[in-house]
Amino acid sequence: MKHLKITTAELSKICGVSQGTVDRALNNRSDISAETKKRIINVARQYGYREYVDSNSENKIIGQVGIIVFNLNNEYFSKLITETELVLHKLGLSAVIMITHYDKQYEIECIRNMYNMGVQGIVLCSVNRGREFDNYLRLFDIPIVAVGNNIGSVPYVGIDDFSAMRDMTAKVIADGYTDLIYFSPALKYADAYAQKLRYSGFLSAVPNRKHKTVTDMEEISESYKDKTAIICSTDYYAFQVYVKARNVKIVGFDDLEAIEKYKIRIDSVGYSLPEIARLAVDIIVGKRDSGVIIKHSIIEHT
Amino acid sequence: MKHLKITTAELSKICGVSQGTVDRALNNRSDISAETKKRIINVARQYGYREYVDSNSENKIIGQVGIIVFNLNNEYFSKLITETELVLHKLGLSAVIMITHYDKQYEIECIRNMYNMGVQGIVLCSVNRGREFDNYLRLFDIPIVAVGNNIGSVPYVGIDDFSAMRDMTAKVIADGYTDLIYFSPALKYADAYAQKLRYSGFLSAVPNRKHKTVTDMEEISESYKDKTAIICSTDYYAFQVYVKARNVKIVGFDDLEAIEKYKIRIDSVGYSLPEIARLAVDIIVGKRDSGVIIKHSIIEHT
DNA sequence: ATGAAAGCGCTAACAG
DNA sequence: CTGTTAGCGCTTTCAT
Repeated sequence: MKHLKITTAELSKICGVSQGTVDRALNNRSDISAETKKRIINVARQYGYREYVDSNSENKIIGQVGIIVFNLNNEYFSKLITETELVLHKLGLSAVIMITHYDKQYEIECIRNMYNMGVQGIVLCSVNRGREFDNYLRLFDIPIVAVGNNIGSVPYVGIDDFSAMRDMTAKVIADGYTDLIYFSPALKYADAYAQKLRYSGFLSAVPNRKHKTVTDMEEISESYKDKTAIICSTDYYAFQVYVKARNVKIVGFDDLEAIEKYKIRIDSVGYSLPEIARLAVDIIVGKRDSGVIIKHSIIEHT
Repeated sequence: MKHLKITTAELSKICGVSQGTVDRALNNRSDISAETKKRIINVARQYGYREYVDSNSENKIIGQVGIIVFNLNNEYFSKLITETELVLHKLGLSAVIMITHYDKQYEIECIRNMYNMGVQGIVLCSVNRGREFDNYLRLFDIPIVAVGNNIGSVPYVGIDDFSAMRDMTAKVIADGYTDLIYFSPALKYADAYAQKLRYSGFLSAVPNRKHKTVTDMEEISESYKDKTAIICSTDYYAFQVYVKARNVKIVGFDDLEAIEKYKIRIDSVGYSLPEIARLAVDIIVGKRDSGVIIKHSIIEHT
């Protein structure tokens, strides 16, 4: 009925039946002949009416959870989406995805749009942040969980990016590498909060050491001397560096499958995306064992 | 209001005001004091009231188009989604995406789900096919466009996979390669229709030539003799072959960005994903210049 | 199975 | 500003 651009009263006149009969036809009620129902529905269709399509499947989808991410060209997101879907599936829910392409205003529209489509909760990888955005999120009385970027005002599920990069950097230093290059094109973007945290973690591990920060692939050479390590803020970058500079220690972040698949020699900070997916859905469907409201769920990194 | 579990009449009694005043408070109408409004909203919240979230954005989203794909780990899909979104955006529409993970039954549920969420059309990359599926699709009185796999019963937008692979293979032969290996793990899957078409195209170009068909990466060697070409049914596979076997002619399909980005020496069948996206949206929003209903739009390949 | 009519809930109009 | 009243659209009930 939300698509019907005509009243049931008008429809009843057009069809030459009573308003009650129109109601019976359009709302799957009893006490109506198949013939009359068909006739009314056919007229109603011309005015935007849509029959509700029901399912007789055992695995009927009974509700949606939204996933809003700023990017799709990244295994982090495709895996996150896949894993989240697996968890939702068992609960009879489905995932609907929207991509914001780093557009803050569009992200705001997406959230509103998702909400008005009736999703039961939103997994949000946001480029927005701050007081005003917090107030905006408060308009929505459905659970919203942040992943990827911790925006503060809603529960965050993920690793501690700062510690993870600090630990990884410390390990590289312990392994004897003395020339450290930090490679992170994402640092150029103002809204890459997690990226900034990783960089802070790196810096905290190299207070008295020689190091260089690089944000552009052009600055990456094709060869380096023996004790050089290039620490990349994501495996996505590590992979690109690997293609260009073969004989250098490369360190990544996110533990992409491609790294293992292509047998590439890149050490990487790892964490469990299935666990992030599970925790995010847990928060949204409110199925946590304890009744306690979890504000943040920081998971382990390796 | 759809979340209000109490009537405005009851609310008016609780708050000691008239029904009209409750209506003014809950629906952002004028002629009400901020104080009274606040008091009523506070009470209403306890009964499930949600403030209506509207947008004052210039780029307000006014409707959705669904995109259903079976996979996300592929540049074809991430680009298709991106490009489709760009086109929709200009029309004030947004894309909502669902991933089926090659699950036929779930795909059927996704279509139903999308429809019931109110999308204005669906771009469908399907694993289903056949008479029964055709009948199912007929239940939905919104435009559905097939991409990736031509399922026959709805308009298809894309290249002619058969001719594209036949042409590419002919070119490889003309270039003097004599040992041809066709690599396509996807052939193992029953529902990869486009993949089967590409394979048929290959076979049609090598009727009297020595060739070998490989469906498993394990069978790919690390080196080949001079006149060998490995023809891969997608760049996704070509890329994997490239990592394993360096000194061999490799041919791909889809023209992924990564090929160029990483300066990899792979020839590839190319086509315009933006054009596919544009044509698909054209069909859905019915904005074609001619009033003719386009059944299929086969675009050029290079 | 259908129509007529009553009922309910939300919104709009009008009066002070 | 607020209450009162009227109206509209959808649903339910009752009678045939």
